[in-house]
Amino acid sequence: MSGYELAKTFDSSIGFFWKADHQQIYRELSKLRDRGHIQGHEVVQSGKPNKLVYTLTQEGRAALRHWGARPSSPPMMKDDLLVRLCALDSFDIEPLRADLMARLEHHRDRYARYERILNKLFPDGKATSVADTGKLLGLRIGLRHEQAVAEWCEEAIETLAAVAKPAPVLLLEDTSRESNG
Amino acid sequence: MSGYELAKTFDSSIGFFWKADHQQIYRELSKLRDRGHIQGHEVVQSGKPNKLVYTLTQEGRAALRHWGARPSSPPMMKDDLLVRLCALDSFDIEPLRADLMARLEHHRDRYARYERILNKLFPDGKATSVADTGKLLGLRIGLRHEQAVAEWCEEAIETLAAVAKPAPVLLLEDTSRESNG
DNA sequence: CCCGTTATTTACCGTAACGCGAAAAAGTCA
DNA sequence: TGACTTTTTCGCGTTACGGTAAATAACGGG
Repeated sequence: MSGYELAKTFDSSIGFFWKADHQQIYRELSKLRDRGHIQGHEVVQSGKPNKLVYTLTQEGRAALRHWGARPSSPPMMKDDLLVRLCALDSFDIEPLRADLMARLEHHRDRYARYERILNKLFPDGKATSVADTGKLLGLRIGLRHEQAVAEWCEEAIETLAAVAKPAPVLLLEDTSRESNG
Repeated sequence: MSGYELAKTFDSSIGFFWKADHQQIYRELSKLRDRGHIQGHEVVQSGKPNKLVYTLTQEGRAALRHWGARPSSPPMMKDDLLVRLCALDSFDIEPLRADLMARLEHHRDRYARYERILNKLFPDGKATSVADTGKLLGLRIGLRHEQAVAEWCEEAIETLAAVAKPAPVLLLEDTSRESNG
């Protein structure tokens, strides 16, 4: 593909778990070209400026296979929210709860989105080709992740609600002798 | 705390989802000091060189609260593995399976570790203070995440095994007339 | 007194990954 | 002409890191 096409299709494929704007894509393409991993061929177009379509070279394909055989290291889940939880008593609870509710919505949305894609691409839940198997597995981990995090958000929201206004039971036991101190 | 103490205690607290070596810690401490968010006080020690213990200033505490009230953006899960799944047909399956098995072990280990910490810190599963509530929630999302990913790893390993040697059923139906093509 | 070790901090040098804002080049359409 | 799309590029910056090593201070052993 060309850089422009990559930039446009990025969001609907890998974009779910990796961001890149067009600048970065062009930059990486340049690097790969310099290393001889890809090669650009100008494709003449009518009605538009010509585009530079890149294709993998032999060395590029070999490098890709080699990269694919390297062990991956499980990524850190760098999340502001988790840092806040580590020192929860230093923060205000209310904005955190609001944040969690936004997150809950986000993860539910994502879940629904993945589910829709799954039903569309794999109505019977089975992949036919190797490439499809990979995409199916990607969707599966996406679904699992979003569900787990969404459930946790619900739990966290409840927990924080209890923290925000603590021990209502005790207040109900005997309200006649104590005022809101 | 001092930079040295922070570096030592980092791994057993936030270190589960955020890495930082001592250099980065010292660097960040310098930045924070330059911004007036923390202040260093030399503490004389006997038997060791003196240390520089940092404490939050008024502005630092305010900045922290302010930061804590900002909405967080859900982090990307940048994972090599997911990229490989996106183009599964360009890679060799075997090293991927090996990778997945290592990952499975890793996530199971993590799960067990979190479980141990949970049982130690919260034997009854309940937090008493606000700070503890945060730590408990941190453990909970850790457990949920590790379990989800570990289960997915099992699924993925099985799926890839089926891809590696496809359709064994057909071979079993009638082995008398066909050899291993 | 030199030496090795631990604790504590700092300096210096690099890089990968990224964002911002702009602009260049080529073509269309009003 | 001017505005707008497509396609690519440039030049600037930052953040976040990693590596290696050194400086500083105190201890203890030979």
